[in-house]
Amino acid sequence: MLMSQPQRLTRSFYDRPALEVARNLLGKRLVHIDDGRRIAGVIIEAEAYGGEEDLGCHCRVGRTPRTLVMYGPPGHAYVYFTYGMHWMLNFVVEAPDNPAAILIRAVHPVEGVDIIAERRVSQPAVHWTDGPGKICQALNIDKRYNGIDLCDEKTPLFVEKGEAVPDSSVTIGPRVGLNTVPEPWKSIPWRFKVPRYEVLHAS
DNA sequence: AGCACGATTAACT
DNA sequence: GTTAATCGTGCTC
Repeated sequence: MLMSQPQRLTRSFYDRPALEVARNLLGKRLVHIDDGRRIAGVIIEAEAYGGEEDLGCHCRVGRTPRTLVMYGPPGHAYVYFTYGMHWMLNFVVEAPDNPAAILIRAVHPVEGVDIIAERRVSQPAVHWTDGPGKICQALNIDKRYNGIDLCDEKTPLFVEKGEAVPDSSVTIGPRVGLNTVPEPWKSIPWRFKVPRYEVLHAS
């Protein structure tokens, strides 16, 4: 019997320019082994942040306790808290001392859907994981995972290989929510999205 | 110690 | 379209 190939993405995937990683995360599978249960979704929206010159990035203030993980090696999680109630999941990319990260903004649920439904009760299925805070609620991701290594086979949070998404299915535009950020950072097209993924993949 | 604000969400009118 | 919820972070005093 053939051994199954490892599916977890390795460090070299994250050790590339932020825009390249953000684009190539589309179609990959975000997985959380949550209390032994696989909760997973296909990544369908991601945004790149990086460089102290990027005034939309938290690292614009330099090294602080919060931003330090972005100055570390690629392939680690950067999880932060905002608006007093929401967790945001990012992946650190590029070389150490070159602060950059990818915000995961939306996924399409594929595993543990019953558990996702419980955690997103009172919301319709189309809104279960269509925002960065919603993903962390649905997949039960919080500060426990800030700084963890996504490439270590022992960690319960990681990204797996998936089906490639063609350029014809991808839209590129400005990042969301940077209302008070000056130009050009407010409008720079560092957001990558697969519109209508669930329609394209309807069975 | 106090302050203003935020890579959002859900529930409003 | 508007707005409340709610608190960690980084800055000023």
